[in-house]
Amino acid sequence: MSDSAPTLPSEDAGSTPLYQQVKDYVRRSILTGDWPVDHRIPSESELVRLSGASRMTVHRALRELKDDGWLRRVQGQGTFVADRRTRLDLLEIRNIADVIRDRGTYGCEVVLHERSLPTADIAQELETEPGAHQFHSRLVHRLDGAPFQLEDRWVNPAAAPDYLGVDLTRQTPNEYLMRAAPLSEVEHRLEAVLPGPVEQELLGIDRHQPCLLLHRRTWSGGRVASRAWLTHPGDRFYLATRFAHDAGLPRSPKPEDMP
Amino acid sequence: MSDSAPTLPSEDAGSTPLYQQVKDYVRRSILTGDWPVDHRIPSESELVRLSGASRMTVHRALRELKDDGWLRRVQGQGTFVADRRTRLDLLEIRNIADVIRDRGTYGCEVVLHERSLPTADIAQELETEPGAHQFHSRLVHRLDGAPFQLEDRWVNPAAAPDYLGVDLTRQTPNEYLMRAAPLSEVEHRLEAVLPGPVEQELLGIDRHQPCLLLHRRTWSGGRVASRAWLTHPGDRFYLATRFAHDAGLPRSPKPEDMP
DNA sequence: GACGGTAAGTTATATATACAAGTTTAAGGC
DNA sequence: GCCTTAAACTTGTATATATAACTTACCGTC
Repeated sequence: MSDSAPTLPSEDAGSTPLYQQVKDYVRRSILTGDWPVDHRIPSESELVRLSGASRMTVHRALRELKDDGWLRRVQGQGTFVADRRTRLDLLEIRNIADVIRDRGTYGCEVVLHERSLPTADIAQELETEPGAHQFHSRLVHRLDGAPFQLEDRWVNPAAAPDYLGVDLTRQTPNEYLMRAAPLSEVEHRLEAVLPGPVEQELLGIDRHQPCLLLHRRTWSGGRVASRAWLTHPGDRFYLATRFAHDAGLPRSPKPEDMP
Repeated sequence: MSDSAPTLPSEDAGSTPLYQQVKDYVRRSILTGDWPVDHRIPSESELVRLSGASRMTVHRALRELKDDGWLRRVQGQGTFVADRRTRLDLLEIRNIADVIRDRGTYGCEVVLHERSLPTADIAQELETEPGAHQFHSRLVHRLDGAPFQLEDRWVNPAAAPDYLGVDLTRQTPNEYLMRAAPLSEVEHRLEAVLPGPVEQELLGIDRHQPCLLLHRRTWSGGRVASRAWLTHPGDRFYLATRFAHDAGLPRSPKPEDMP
């Protein structure tokens, strides 16, 4: 920490804790794709050199990222970018194109992509003025040609002013928004619904096919950035997760020690 | 650490890390009800005295429990048992009776509670011999008299041998199993379905009412303890979560520093 | 009594150090 | 060539220490 202390990112480095800055650096490197899955990231001692923090601080940052599923660490070998595909799609904000490409070939049809006046309900969800125009898009994501997900999205122009200029056949809304308006908060709601006739037509399903509706709102910089309705035919899609309580509770309860 | 080092629980104290033992002690105290919600637990320095570990080790244990939602810590005041009711029902394994009591009065109807021969599918899910009998129960949980959730559950007798003796009107299956077979692992699956006629009858819904089906398997001590199908009419139930990425990603991307 | 300052107690962060345990690599001996 | 051994490097745990920030309680002064 003598001469070339390689000061960390972000101008507010004074306020945010050091371990947090290291976490942010690693996460950003993963999200931008610089460090792909299974890539071996710098070792603790290297990060100590790069960041100027102590090993314990770097270690804490990496351990927390491991606990959150970003990294995979193995003693004696190193630290690697974890494969997050098996984790809950629901909470992950995964790019739908990636999800589909894991299972087959991806296709996409842009039904709608315009500036439009939202209903009062949607304005309220976006936390914007009722009379203000917003961006509205509607896509059908396809797996091997068959409809897989219907995405109906409203975007706050204050958060992503260039949204209408994006070619949604080359970049999914999620993909674009993740870069344009890095998310700070997410809200999910999940329902079982029977879609309306228009949605049934777009998804190519019959009248009584139940669907999973995932309602998602994302925040960026204190504002609602986007509100999406993601509809999946119920018989083709499911969400799965499986986790282990760390070591769980002790098998043989001995309640005596430690008063 | 001189004279009366108050050694920690569990005979295998030699193998499990110290911070884990402290975590287990705190978690056990919460789960047994010794420390109710909002109870102020011993301070770090007290736990140092009780456990014999250093403050950093105790601090790590408490910090991780906080991150996992077990504790609430406020600087200058102390550490308190957190109220977990607001967290995601899905991943929480919340007791359905508590969920319902948050919204009204709870009722319960035991449709079925017996020893029975499972189908091949269910035996496979339970990871038991195809010809072996298992415990089977089926309940309708009611909110203000109206059906709220249909619970169809198979229980592995090896994990909970006394299951048939439990009065399910006084204790929900989940409530009992949480104590009888402390869980070590959980698997969830979520679908949108149209229930069969029997289930429609029990839930009091019409033929085309879509439902959320939550499929849950729990492990205890290396075995599958239980497999439950939890069906909710789609228009009355939703799952919600909202979380903040800790400090999120930096607002102004400055990719230059830290090569 | 009201106000302000101080002290004690609490959690949060950060560092330096040490040892343990696992893996890989390289050197050496046969 | 092949095996063994040692060294170097990695992550995991544990401790001691220091500082900061925050809260509550107490005491003195006005």
